[in-house]
Amino acid sequence: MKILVIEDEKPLQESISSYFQEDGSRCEVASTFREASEKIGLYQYDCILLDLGLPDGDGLKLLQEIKSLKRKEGVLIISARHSLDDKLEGLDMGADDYLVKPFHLSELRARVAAIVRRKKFDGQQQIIFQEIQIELSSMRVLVHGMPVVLTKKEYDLLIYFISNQGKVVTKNAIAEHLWGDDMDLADDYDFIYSHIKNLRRKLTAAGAIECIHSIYGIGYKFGIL
Amino acid sequence: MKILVIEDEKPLQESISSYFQEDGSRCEVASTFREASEKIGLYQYDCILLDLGLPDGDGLKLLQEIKSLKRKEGVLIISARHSLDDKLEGLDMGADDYLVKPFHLSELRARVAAIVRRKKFDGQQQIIFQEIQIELSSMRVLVHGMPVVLTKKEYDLLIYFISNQGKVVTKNAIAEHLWGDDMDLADDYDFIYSHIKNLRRKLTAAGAIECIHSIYGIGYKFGIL
DNA sequence: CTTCTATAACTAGAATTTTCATGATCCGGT
DNA sequence: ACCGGATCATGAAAATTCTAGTTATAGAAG
Repeated sequence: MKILVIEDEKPLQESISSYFQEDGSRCEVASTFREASEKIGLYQYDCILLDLGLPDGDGLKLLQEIKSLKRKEGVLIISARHSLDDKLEGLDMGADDYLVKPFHLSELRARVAAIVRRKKFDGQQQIIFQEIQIELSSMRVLVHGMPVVLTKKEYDLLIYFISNQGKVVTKNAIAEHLWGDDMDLADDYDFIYSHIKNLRRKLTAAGAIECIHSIYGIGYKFGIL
Repeated sequence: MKILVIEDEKPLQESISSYFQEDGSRCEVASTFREASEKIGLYQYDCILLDLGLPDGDGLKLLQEIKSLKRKEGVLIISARHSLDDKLEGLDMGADDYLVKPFHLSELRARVAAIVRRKKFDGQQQIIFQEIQIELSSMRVLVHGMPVVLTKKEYDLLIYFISNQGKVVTKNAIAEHLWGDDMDLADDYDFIYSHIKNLRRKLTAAGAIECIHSIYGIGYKFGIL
């Protein structure tokens, strides 16, 4: 995954890019309006993190520029301005999300992941995996055409699994993506077992095959086999 | 309340001090090791926010200095280092809490409030309000000497009320202190009604007087009358 | 190969928190 | 005083999280 970070504060720039690189994402950086504009013209990104408070130009201008290129990278605005108006203005201009500084890095990551996922499924009405069918707009899930009612956490969990199909996901990764960082590190996350159990039960009860596989000591893998 | 912010990044310095001043707290700032050291020698604070990444000296040294003065201000470490070791080292050296950058301002405030509250009740075995008696160490609550079992949220709510005795607290203030910022702004917070209700019910059922008073359109006030 | 052991995963049910629907209360403007 | 919208209270239902007890797994030891 390739990310562009448009941000003039060096320390924050550092934190963000090193954090994403741990994940295996490629992360480029631009400190000025000019530099950002050039990079956007030259390369393609999966997601652009845009700080509004640039030294040499209005960040919203840059947003317009990005959007006028009609490209499909997601844009997440990072800003110190926490008025509701700023936020709405940003979203109106086509940003995908808005995060006020300061924030947790894990929250940033979760939101980027959400944007990328959304883009990936963009225009797509539904995701289908074997006999499981997810209507994204209504957040309804069907198995063999019959509706299955999931709670929000179960739904989120299923989406997370399906968008990481085939990959092994750790319990911690699940926790961070579904709960952010409100919980202390080295925490238990045992309650995830409950959600996994309930999701499995509801899916198999509706006639789907076993698709959530436990990898002992590591985590889970979603898929066939 | 008087707070010292030891932090070299100007924008963050700004954000923090203006945020606390909205609350009516006095907030002083030091950008360097030297400056901080001087101010600590001269004045008394309720809480010191200490950034470890200072330009002219190790923050942990400063922490030692503060602790060697055997004064009782709380110290909250702010740091970009998010390794568990750094955290533990800081706490071992006597810091009261540790927050990794970046973070939400409201989370910072909540933690500062927690530290100040803890200090205020430091050494104190219990808080007594009328016939309500709170054993801080065991987190047990007694009314007329008889134990009342409260859930964690109810307990937190009670502590929050009691430490703001007589003052009017808004629903939003309660929400921010008990939940941090995981929830969107302009959110409902309706569930607070449930916790208020349960707390009231348990207290009065145990024979305490009505001490949580609703102030229509504003919030609640804890106390007699 | 079997047994042992420590850790990880699972499960059911309890406890807690949050949501939801409904009714009561307050307060400003007629 | 009456109305109407907003605020608050309440009980019950739903969702989430926690707890304790059980089972499974991999690796070590016999």
